[in-house]
Amino acid sequence: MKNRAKPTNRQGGAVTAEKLREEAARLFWEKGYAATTTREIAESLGVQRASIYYHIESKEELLYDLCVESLRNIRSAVATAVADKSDPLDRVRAMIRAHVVSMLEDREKHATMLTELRALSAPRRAEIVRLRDEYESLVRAIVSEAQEAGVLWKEASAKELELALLNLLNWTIFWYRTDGELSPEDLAKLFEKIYLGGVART
Amino acid sequence: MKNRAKPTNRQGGAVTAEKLREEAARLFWEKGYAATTTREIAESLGVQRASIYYHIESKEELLYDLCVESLRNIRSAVATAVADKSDPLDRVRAMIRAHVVSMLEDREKHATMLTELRALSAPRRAEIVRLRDEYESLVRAIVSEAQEAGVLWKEASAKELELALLNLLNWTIFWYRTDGELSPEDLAKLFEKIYLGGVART
DNA sequence: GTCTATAAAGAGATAGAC
DNA sequence: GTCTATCTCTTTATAGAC
Repeated sequence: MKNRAKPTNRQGGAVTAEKLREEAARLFWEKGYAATTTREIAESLGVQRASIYYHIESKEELLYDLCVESLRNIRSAVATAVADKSDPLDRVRAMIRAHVVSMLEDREKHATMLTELRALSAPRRAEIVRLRDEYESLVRAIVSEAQEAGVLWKEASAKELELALLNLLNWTIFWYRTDGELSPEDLAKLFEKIYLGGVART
Repeated sequence: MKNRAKPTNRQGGAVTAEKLREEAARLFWEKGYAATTTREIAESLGVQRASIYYHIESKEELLYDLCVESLRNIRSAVATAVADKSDPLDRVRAMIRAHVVSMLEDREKHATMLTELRALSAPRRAEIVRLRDEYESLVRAIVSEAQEAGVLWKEASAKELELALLNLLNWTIFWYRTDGELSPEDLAKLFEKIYLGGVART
């Protein structure tokens, strides 16, 4: 118990802010932000507790940075995916696919961003909410254009259709497994079909 | 700071295990399980910290009990709602409505159960997972019957349709507000329409 | 059934050596 | 850039009085 080898050996090169965010995201998603200790993060990276404070100011900053990163990534993925499409329905489909694939390929970060918002202090939380609202506006605009083009329902508002779409897509983070039967692309196709056409047989 | 009045006055009668679960659910959902202290729970109820240990064994037991309660409630709500329906599509609709209404009317408990599973110790977590799987089996059976009756798609498995349905319904806990524009019934109708018919205009 | 007081452990973060 | 050592605060839970 006492003569355990010192874990001074880092697992693959020097610690960087990027590696810290990756590892923190993994642990925050596994155990929750509040239940994850800075001790565990340091241990996972093979360094002493004090060492991580050379790279970051606080545990909360780590959470904040990782939320910013995830929102930038998904926004950029969706914006790029719809950029070269002009058909309104194609744009909706491209958005669904990009959202699902981006969310699941960087799962820990996105999941942490989506579920640990309340752990941030008010100013930082406000900034993440602002970025999230910006992203939701993009989604809503794509939905709204499709409504205006006459290819989506107008019985429900763009906001309602947007919220329902994000419902359908986002909850996937709670059960998706990389070793499961369905790939992110498979799931995107399934959700696209259900969202646009419904599951009832006509 | 020192001569603050003692909060010995309870807010409406004696503390009970039921009141403890209610208040704990509210705080766990607001701040997360790990970030909520037993001090805060006691303070919210107007009693001293030590007093709550007369009613419960530990903070974790509180979380466990509240998860059990929420799963029993939603299961019972759905089972009752479909009991008097025989048409397969009516049963799917009744399930959607009961799930949404039950989830949103007892929002803190259901939300906590859905998101704080990982905070439980292994044996207790296993028991909640068992109860949750049982409930999901009920949902899947209703979906599967509708597929067999030829009123729902068979291109996707019952499991896939069930997961997509719970996606669409469950994420609502993250944005639903009691003072919002849509009532639980409104939302149930919206989700029913989207799930069965899709949002594309045909 | 609730109180006061406190034990015992664990947390985030910093100082200063190397 | 990472280390050892430690400060200071907060936490869950218990003991024993009333």
